[in-house]
Amino acid sequence: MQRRSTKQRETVYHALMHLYHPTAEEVYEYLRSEAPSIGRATVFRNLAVLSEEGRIVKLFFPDEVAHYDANTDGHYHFICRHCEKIIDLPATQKLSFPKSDRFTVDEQSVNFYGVCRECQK
Amino acid sequence: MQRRSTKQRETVYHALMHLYHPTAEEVYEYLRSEAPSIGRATVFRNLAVLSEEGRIVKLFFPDEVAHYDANTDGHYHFICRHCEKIIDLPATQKLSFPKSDRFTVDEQSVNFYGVCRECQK
DNA sequence: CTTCATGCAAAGTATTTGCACTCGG
DNA sequence: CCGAGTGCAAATACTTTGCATGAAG
Repeated sequence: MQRRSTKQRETVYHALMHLYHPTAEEVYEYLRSEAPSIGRATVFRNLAVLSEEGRIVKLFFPDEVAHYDANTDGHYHFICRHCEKIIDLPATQKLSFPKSDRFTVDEQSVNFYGVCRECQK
Repeated sequence: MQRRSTKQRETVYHALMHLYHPTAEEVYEYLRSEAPSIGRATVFRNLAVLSEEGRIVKLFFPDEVAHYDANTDGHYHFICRHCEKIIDLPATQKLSFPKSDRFTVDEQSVNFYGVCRECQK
């Protein structure tokens, strides 16, 4: 099953680069102007393909909705428990992948949770 | 809105201690024997309350289903991309919370992704 | 041409909510 | 007693799937 390069796939990818940790729905909304005829399922399918190819990263947070990130550098995230805002953090301390005979590691995710300044008021 | 101590809440908490990163559905299934009349919504509601109280931790992984963990020590997790198995890892390198005037941090989560030995065959 | 990709709508999952009833304090 | 908690079913939110059509190579 070889993969083709389609206009929709690249459109989805470009949307990712213009948005900050968008959900699939946000990508879909954004594309209403760029490619009005695109279907929601196509967005989901292409986000999955791009993520499988390692061009983007799929993120998981407490709001139960998947977010996507075109920045594939191993940075960290801060998530506000209150407004659910996501803030990129540089990967200050690099964690080395754990060694074990039970598995091999190829990726890591580091998230910090708390409350952002606006929500502390 | 003061909180009451109910039989169901403690039953859910005890289920968590007997299960390994269960989903809400798994807790519910487990409780069919201990408390057959418990409702699915009560399980969800109590998992939310317990997690809010810090007695358990809610975990987010690529399978889109929330998992819960009665082990609130800051340990790490390994998740197999293939079978979605979750393995506890000791927090070998402790990450310090980042300092910023934009937010305050009170919790962190560290996940490693890869393929477990069984799935490498 | 061949077959992967798309768009739509319908179907699945996981979780939340409305409501009358129950029970803890 | 009074209101938070419960159990049920219905509703919601997010994502996936089936299928006929379209387009990439």
